[in-house]
Amino acid sequence: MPRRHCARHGLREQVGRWTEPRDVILDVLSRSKGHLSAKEIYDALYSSHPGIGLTTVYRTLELFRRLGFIQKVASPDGQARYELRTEENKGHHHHLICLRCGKIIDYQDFADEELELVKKTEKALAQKHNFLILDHNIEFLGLCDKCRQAAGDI
Amino acid sequence: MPRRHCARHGLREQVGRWTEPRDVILDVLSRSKGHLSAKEIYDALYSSHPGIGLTTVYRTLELFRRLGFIQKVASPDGQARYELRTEENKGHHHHLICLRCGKIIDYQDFADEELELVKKTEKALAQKHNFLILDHNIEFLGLCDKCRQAAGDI
DNA sequence: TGTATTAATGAAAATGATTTTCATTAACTT
DNA sequence: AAGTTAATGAAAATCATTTTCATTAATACA
Ligand SMILES: [Mn+2]
Ligand SMILES: [Mn+2]
Ligand SMILES: [Zn+2]
Ligand SMILES: [Zn+2]
Repeated sequence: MPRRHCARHGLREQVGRWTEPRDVILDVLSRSKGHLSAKEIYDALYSSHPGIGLTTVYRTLELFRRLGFIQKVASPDGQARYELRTEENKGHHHHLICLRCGKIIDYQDFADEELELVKKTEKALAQKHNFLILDHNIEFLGLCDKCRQAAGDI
Repeated sequence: MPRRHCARHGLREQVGRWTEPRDVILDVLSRSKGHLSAKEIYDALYSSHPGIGLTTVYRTLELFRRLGFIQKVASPDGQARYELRTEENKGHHHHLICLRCGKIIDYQDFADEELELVKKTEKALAQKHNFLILDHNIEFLGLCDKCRQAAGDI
């Protein structure tokens, strides 16, 4: 029914049926700065669409991930987080993750050096271990601005 | 009671009471090539020490981690894996993770380039975001030798 | 514009890793 | 050897995610 995002992303073919939950979930992901958990998306939806179940949020996120539309990020707090793949972050962006509150900050600094090293490493490791490399993660773990203050034991 | 590892690692002070479960769990970690899950450790123990509970395995692993004795690695299969910190792997070693079977392979290639990039990035990001960086992960995801063969859809 | 087909949904139950609770045991102090 | 209390183990609880299954509704097409 709702066509806000359907045409925009030219997904109708790959997606199957374009439903209201799918449209609304995509909308939430579009508006936010990213790194939302399934529960956070569900909560954001709830006031305007109390009918949409958490199960559907999970299923839709998995669908979007399969289509390469969003990226799933493991957070040390135990719940997965999801972010839309946009023009800017599409190529290469990595994460600064707060061990206390789970906040995730994107960064793209040193992308060139990083890419160079990643390519070199991929090539060598793929050969050495006969491993098919599909993706990589680089992340820095620590304490965010806020959490540095609120005392410090992890 | 058992003193196999207690003295060896000079842990008695920091650890509190040195118990048989702690000794045996450390022994399993020492013997293995690393990257064991709590359940795998429990299973390895079971034949010789059926009395040791899975709960104790979890508690002991958390203790060892707090003491910096082992490293905890998140695996995409949903269970955490643990490896002893040894002389070789202590400094810097990263992971090749199979998305299908969860196998984790250590690598240390390009450690110098990596370290250089990591330091540069850490410095810049810590300033830029007022973030206290405590650790980092670099990992390559894909399919291991075995899993490449057993067909290919992820 | 109906109507049929069946993919998508939502509620509830199941799963599976990890954590908590609490009564019992045993490591270490004296 | 005895007392103190940290550590343990079994069972229950938690919590994110997945599965089940009956119902709904998006799309194709008459
Ligand atoms: Mn991101
Ligand atoms: Mn390792
Ligand atoms: Zn934080
Ligand atoms: Zn594999």
